[in-house]
Amino acid sequence: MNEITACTPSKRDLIVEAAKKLFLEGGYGTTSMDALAAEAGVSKRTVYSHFDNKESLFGAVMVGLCSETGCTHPSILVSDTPPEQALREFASNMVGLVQAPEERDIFRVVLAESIQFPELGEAFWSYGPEPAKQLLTAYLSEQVKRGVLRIDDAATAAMQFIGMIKWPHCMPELFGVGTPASDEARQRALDQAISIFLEGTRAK
Amino acid sequence: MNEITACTPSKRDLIVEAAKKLFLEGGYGTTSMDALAAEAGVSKRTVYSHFDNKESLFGAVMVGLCSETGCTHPSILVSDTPPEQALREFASNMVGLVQAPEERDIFRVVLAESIQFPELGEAFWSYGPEPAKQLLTAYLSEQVKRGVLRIDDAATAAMQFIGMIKWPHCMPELFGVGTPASDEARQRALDQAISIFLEGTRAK
DNA sequence: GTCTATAAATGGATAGAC
DNA sequence: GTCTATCCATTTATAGAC
Repeated sequence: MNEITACTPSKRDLIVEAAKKLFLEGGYGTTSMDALAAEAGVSKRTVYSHFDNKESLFGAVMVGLCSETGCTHPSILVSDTPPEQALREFASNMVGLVQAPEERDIFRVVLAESIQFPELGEAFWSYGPEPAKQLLTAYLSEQVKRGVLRIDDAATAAMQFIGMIKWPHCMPELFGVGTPASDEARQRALDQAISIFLEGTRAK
Repeated sequence: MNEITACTPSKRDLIVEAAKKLFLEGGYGTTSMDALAAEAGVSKRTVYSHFDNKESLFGAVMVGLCSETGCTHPSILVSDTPPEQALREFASNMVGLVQAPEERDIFRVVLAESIQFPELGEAFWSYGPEPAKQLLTAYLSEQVKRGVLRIDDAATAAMQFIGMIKWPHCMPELFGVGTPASDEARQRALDQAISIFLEGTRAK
């Protein structure tokens, strides 16, 4: 009940923090409850007094992570914002996945375990990609209605734009190939994506 | 040495087939050598007579899968092909990931284990995405040189186009959300992606 | 609630016979 | 090469004292 948990973290918080760290590093299978208790600095019995079993602990922690690090787009995509600026602001919030190692790990672990934990995939999607898609879709639809853009399927176009800005750097990083791109390179790629998408959808 | 293995599969083939199935279903951690031997119909000792340990078996099988199901683009992107046709043919070969369940599983498992098995991520990338990217990059560069397209960074543009055609259907399927899109929906999305990309890169 | 100690089961890997 | 049987470490989960 006490919201100030940073000073005197409860055992439960210690467990959750340790679970976050280890599950994100090693996934579900390779993370043992022994290691988890040791990392948290508590006994295993204490872990089991707070969580029924390994599955429920994993589910709770990962769903929590999804909701914490999910889409945090403010209402930046007001309809009056010109498309180039709107897309740039949207994309700037989107590239987070690549830069923050934690988000990359969440992506990887959720994807890996979404077969055995279907609720994980759904939680991740509903907190992250889905609201972002909805936001951009609404903005694009409005611009189409206003005659600024010309798009057949705004929802698909939103996903296509997101794919443009995510794929080039996100995928290599996830697979651990190549060297991370510089900030300037990312910026140039983003500029090009916005340029292509805008030129390709601008009403004649 | 006998290439006709379908009639009388060797024990080794049985092991490899079982490993493919179980590793793709459950990943590395949750797949036990007991279950694998049972699935193959051989004893565990036979498994260990063909492969040193679980790691080497996993690596061998997964790298083999990557090379088998990797990019199979023929040399369709000859420079004289008009862009719309070239992109359509390229994209048609690309969407395989979404449709074939096995490729989706490979993607998922490789991504999940690429931390503990770095060579996996590299193998997957070098057999699949990299050659596809190279092929499209070369084609785009040639069209830029010919004055047909106008693109600053052809390599990044290639990845951006791939992102456009992959992301909208690939990601939801990987996370197990929503219902698989119909063939018509995929076709419409592909048409829209090609249209946006071409309009956005066509030389004035 | 928390700890130490342990139960019960399963994991990877091996021994020795054939 | 192949099998049955087994070793040993580790894992999840629990018992009982404090």
